[in-house]
Amino acid sequence: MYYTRDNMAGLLRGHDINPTHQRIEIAHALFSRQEHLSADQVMAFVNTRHSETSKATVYNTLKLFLEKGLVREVIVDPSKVFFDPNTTPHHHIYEVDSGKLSDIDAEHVHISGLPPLPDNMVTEGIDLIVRVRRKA
Amino acid sequence: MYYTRDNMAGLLRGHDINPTHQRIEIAHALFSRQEHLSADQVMAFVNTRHSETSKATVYNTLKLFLEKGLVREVIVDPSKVFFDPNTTPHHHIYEVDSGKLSDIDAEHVHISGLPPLPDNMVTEGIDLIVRVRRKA
DNA sequence: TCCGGAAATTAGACAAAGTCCAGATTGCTG
DNA sequence: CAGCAATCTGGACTTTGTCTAATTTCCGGA
Repeated sequence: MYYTRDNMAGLLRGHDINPTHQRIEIAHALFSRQEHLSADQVMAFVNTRHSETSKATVYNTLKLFLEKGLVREVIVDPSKVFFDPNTTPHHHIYEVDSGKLSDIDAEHVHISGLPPLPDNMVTEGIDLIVRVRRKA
Repeated sequence: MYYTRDNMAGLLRGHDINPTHQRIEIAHALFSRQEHLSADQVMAFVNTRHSETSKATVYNTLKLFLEKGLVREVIVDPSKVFFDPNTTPHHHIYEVDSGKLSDIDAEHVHISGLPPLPDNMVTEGIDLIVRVRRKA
């Protein structure tokens, strides 16, 4: 299953997103790499070839993708947000020194003993982050 | 067990921190409230009475407290870091709309099935964040 | 008490991430 | 082709946090 630019239009439509030129480029940047990218990185990738996409559009589009459930937000670095094209249930390992972020499949991870929520609340998601450091 | 300004000096010394006037105020702001505060909030609290403490000092001091293990950092809000005077093992519930943050005692929570780490890595901490939203 | 140095604090300039807005472009649809 | 809504854009702006060089505070010894 490859993520070519051509596939992107369908992917976007499937998530109720009007596939414009810029949106396809941004989706392609994320999905073809299958990596966690910051808005800055997305902008850099999208603008390497030749086409120019503005900062505002990158931010707007990432927010749109988020709302439509196409990508996920990963908040581990105090200075920037990462966007994750993997929306299947999974957790993260964050290497503190380098900022490297990798996935842990949620399938084998089990979390028990969480207290019940108040009636008027719903869980939006559970983020589990294992912060690791290189041994001294 | 109360957290008065007088107790703060001992608390700081116990963590190898030279108890200066400003540090005592900042520690007091956090510990007397037992709440998660952002740097901004700390600064506001510390400067309400009359004494002035600069932004640089607030940031420097919070970083120092962090290094010395007096407080913990909580990264849940994409726009700012919270500082947590509770350093016992615990997790967090984050109410997305309001930004309200509360604790989950780690005692009854059990996490299993995490994959082993590479040899040259050590876990620095495991953050578990339950993101919740008010029911529509 | 006075001196000197180390530690701590400060104001304010700066940097980086993200937001906002008003105007320009695009792409339908009739 | 005209009109309209959706999208995109540059650039000004905001916020959080960092940095630096100068000042202040603290303390031990003569």
